[in-house]
This record gives sequence, structure tokens and C-alpha cells, in this order.
Amino acid sequence: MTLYEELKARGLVAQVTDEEQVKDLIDNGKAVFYIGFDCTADSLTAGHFMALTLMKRMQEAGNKPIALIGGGTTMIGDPSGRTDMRKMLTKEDIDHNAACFKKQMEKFIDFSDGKAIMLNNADWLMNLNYIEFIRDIGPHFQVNNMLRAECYKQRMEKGLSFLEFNYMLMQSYDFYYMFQHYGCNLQCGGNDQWSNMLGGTELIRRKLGKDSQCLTITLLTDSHGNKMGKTAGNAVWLDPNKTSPYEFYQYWRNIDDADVLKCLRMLTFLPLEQIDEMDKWEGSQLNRAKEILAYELTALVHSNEEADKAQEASRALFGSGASSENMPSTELPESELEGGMTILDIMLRCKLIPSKGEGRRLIDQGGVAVNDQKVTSATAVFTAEQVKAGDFIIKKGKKTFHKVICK
RNA sequence: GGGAGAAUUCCCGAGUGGCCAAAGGGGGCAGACUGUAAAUCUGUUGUCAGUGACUUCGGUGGUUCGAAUCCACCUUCUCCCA
Repeated sequence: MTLYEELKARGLVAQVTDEEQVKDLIDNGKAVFYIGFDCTADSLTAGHFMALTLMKRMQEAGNKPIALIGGGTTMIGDPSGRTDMRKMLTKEDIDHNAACFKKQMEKFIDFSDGKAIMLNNADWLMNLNYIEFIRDIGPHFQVNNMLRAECYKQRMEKGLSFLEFNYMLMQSYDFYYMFQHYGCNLQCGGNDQWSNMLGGTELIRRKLGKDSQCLTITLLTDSHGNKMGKTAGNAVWLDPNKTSPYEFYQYWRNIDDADVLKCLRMLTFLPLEQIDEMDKWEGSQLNRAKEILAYELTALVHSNEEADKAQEASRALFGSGASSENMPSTELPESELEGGMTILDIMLRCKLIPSKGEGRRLIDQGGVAVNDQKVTSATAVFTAEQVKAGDFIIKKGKKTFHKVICK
């Protein structure tokens, strides 16, 4: 099976410019491809994960990845998929974020011996001269065509600033620049980037009379059509300090039945035959598939050890015997616990609840248990001795476990 | 540049002087049911304390016994005309 066939079979390919040429490039290791990353936060998210795996797959087949950090484009902000304008970031923020990205990417992609390179478009965008740029690049873009592009259409209702409108030109210029200076012949990205990406190939054709290709990957959405990789509006981060390996594991472990197979195909490196085998599983058997998915992804993003730990913790908590070794925990100094502390205060300290009111509600509704004993009163007090006597595990709802340690 | 209108709790959106911590929906959380799934049903959803107090309806002042509601100014946004 060739790489392109595999990508197709995994459902990763959404659109390509010229299928034959893209196939030829990537199957024969001739592609020098780039994926751009807007550095709006200080960590990559589960949403970027698919792009990272794509880079890895391509690199393993002998192609050369360019990870492009959008130091310059982030100064503008991509309006695609947005209904409002992005917050402007300062240059310092952007530099910091870019550095964080790089660290995380190195886990997936081999940057040694020039097998992959990382660039920052701030290097060429920041010094552009406005008049020169507009004269040089501007004539090749038709405003009426741009307005027809899906990503701008949505914004026509809410209003689109000229700043954001420029985004397509910047991104196109990136491709054009890297095509000339780094031999970059293929641009990859999420399907929402399609029109921006086409802008690049168009520019290269018009300016240089040469062909270049684009390949977009299917956006990972759940069965309701929502973007995946978010919980209650919060991103699932790849940085273990922002989303712990255990939480990361749980995110995938709790995925909808309908999405498991799709995720296995698109995100893991398991052989397709093995995944097809799982496709036959039904009902509660799918839980096994979810475990595999969660394990594989945690191992990829963090490490096998972390994945083992997360799996153990998860099994222990939801299974029978409770090993509390790897669950999230909070240490409370003995001095605080000395005279006894109410369950509300303890939970507050563990950040299990944002306010006491919410804690009361939770307890009223029977959503809190300590060592499997339901807490019935919000005024229940626990002492240092109780906390010290063996494990002290608070269970909030059905899925959140937290250990309190007295030191 | 001229004119019209809007800003409400996490989001959308009612509310035009006291009965408003503010309808309804969405989302969230919890409970039941289950398979750590989905769907469904129930409860809940400002803070602190529990017969109550406090903060909240873009901002600042004002009118009033009393304001999310009325007035003035400011800020931001949208729409129409150029």
C-alpha cells in the first residue's frame, strides 16, 4: 500500500489539487511539504495533533516536512472558521509560543540532519515593505474571488476587517517564498484552509509559471459535527502541565461510540488491518477499542510509561480494586487540616469546585463521595488523621477522582 | 462625514420603575438508566452564609423611597446614506 493510498484509506485526505501529481510526490518521497501553525497559545492542542501525525507519516515515507511557525501571520490572525476577530497578540507572546511549539513538535518529527526544518514566517513577513508587497503580490488576487471563498463568506455578516482580509495574501506569500527558497512543492493543512492554500498555488503559477500542490486533511469532528479536542469549550492540550496525561487519556477513553473507529484510523499508527478488525466489534466491546485509542494516543503524545500509568489509574478507578497511585492529587499541609476541614474547603483547595455554592449543590445531589462513602452533608469535617489513614479519595460525579495527601 | 439602533448572567435571548438574582432555550454540572458511550427522563446552574445578606444587566454620574428599566455624558458594536 502506498502512502497516498494509506492516507486515503484512513480518511485523512479531504481535497487535493492534482491527485496524480500529489501521489507521485509523496509516494516517491519527493515532497517538500509545509504545514503552518498559528501560535496563538503556548501549547499545541489535540486539534493540531492530526497535522503532526500527518507530518510524521509523510516523513517516514521519505518526504521532507517544513513546520512553519506563523510568527508573522499570527500578527494578523486567520479569520477562517471564526465569527469574531481574534485577539491581537504581542510580539513577545508570539515568540514565546513559537518556542513552546517547537519543543512539542520535536517529539514527533525528526529534525536532525535537515530531515525536517522549522521556519518562522516572521523572518520574511516582518520586513516586507507595504508598497512593494502590494505592487508585487496584490495584482494577482481578485477581491471578488476572495469574497467568494467560504472562509470569508461567513464573515461577511459579522464584518471583516481589512487586517484579516490580508491573511490570504500572507499565507500565499509564505508558500511562494518557501517554494523559491526551500523547494517547497506541497502545502498541507486542515480543510478549512483550502481557499488560503489555493491562493498560494495560484500565486506561484502566476509569478513563476510553475506548478505546486495542496493537500488538505479532513477536519476531525464528532458525530454532532463539532470540532474534536475540546472539553466544555476548553482545548485538550498536548502540554502535560496544561492537560495531564491522565486527563488526556480520559478524553479519548470517553469518546462517543460513533467516533472511535474514525479516530483510530485518523490518529493512530496502528495497521489498518488491525483497525478493520475492531470495526466488527459492537456494543460494550467498543470499550476495548476506546482503551486502545486512548492508550495509543497518550503514548504518542507523552510516552509509553505515561500511557501505562494513565491506563492503570483509569482501570483501577473504574474497575474493581482501586490503586490510587497515578490519579490526580493535591497535597495539603498538616497544619491546615489540623483542626479538621470541611469537605467544601478540601474540595475547594483541590480545585474540584469553583465555589462553595457549587459544592453544596453537588453534595445535595449526591455527587460527592469520599472513599466510596457518599458525603451527605456539606458541613462534614475531615481531620488530618482521617486523611492520613490510608488513601483519601474524593470522587466527584462519576468520573472525576482526586486524591488528597496530608504532608 | 451624516442618520438610526443596540449593549442583560457561560452563550443566545426575554425583561421598559418595585412581584428581578432576572423568563425561555442552548451549554455545563449532578442524579436515574447504562458500557467510563449515545439517547431519554429528573434536578440544578451569581457569591457568601441558609428564615438572610451581598455583588450583577457596557462605563460614569443623576432623577427617585426604590432603577436592568427614566435622564445626561462616555465607550463599543450593528445597520442605513456617502
